[in-house]
Amino acid sequence: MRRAAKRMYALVDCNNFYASCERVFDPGLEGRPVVVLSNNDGCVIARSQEAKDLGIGMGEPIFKCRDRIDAQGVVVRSSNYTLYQDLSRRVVETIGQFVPDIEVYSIDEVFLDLAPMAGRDLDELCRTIRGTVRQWTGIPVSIGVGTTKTLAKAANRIAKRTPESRGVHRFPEDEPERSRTLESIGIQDVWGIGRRWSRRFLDLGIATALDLTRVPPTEVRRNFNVVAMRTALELDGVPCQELETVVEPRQTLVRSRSFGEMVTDWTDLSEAIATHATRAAEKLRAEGGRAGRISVFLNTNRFREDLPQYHRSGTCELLPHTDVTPVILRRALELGRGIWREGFHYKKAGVMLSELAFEHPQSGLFDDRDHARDERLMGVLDRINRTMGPRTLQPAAVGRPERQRWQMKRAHHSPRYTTRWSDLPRTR
DNA sequence: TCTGGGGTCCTAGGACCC
DNA sequence: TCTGGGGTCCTAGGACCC
Repeated sequence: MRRAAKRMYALVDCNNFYASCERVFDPGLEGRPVVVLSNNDGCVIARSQEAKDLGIGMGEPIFKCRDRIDAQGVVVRSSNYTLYQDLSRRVVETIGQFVPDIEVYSIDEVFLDLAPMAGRDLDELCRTIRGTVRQWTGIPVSIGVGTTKTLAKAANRIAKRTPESRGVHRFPEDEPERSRTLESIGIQDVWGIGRRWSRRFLDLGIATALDLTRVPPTEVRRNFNVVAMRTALELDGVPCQELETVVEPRQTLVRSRSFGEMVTDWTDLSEAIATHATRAAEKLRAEGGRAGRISVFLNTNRFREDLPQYHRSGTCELLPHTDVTPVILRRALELGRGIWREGFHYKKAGVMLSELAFEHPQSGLFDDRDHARDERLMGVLDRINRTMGPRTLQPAAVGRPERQRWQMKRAHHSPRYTTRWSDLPRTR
């Protein structure tokens, strides 16, 4: 009998990624508390270690920590996704120099398959990767190693929290260290167990990762679902998740935003829906896809319990699949008009394209559109917006920018030095 | 006053069919 | 009064992730 090759995974996770990115190009931020904000100046979505130490929470609304931010001289930055995406790509390329089989899990996380490196000193390999990424990109990373992805994730968390590990930690496989480590992990800190489930687990008396490994898997499945069961098995060292090295084509594409101020008129709402539909279609074409279904959704402000609540979506098929802005736009507005109701204060609207296809389009048997003409038209539209700046040409339905009262608030937005004439830096 | 955006997967339940 | 059962497909909603 041949024993299955032993698996070994690593998770490379960038420390405080967005905040670290801001520091790469502004070293004066080193040692200072830095936070990066979400859209609409809403929430804190990244914090440097110094900001975490001040007790500023992840996802905390800015208005709740405004006092601490002002008092402690915290540097506040808006998200610069173009920059983060570019640095992310460089981090991935650097890691790829050392390990061939990698899965880009998110903008700041990469799983590695270390099984082929079995003969090597894994600790040394990880320290080399960590040092090189820091040197080549300026981004600090932590690395966790384990026999399953879930254990690698847990080891990563330990690497980040224990200074002695100096950024690299391997999940122990031998007793009693293994059990002791599992016991030190609260159920709420297990990857794949969120707020709702951890509350339910705690009610059942399951408080740590070790407790979870001691529940029969079928029991976990019965009380939760197969995802939770896999998590429990992975904590116990049974791999249930492979490394996904091939990037699967996306299934959905969403464009949505909260409004700067609440909206009641159909006119304002229709401009927002038209804007999202236009952006979604642009993105779809940029990726070479076509959509077979479109949905539009509207929400009131869920935090305003004093106001009547309303959230609804409408959906319809796109036959044949399409990437043509006018087609998508018309459908989006029809759907939006169908679900809009007078008398509500709307806070958010969005457009979702789904049933996406990325292969060659099927010939439409039952439609009479001139597809060659559509394609030329969209080609010209995209080219103009690419060369002359985003939104140079837009459908009239998006409305006039100066009248878009629903637009995001962006009081903290830094100047768009490179994309807006009026924001060009000047010298005197 | 002020609370992000974009994804995936799973399951329950209804519609429909034979 | 008694009121099938099983399969498939679809969708909405709920959970999770970063």
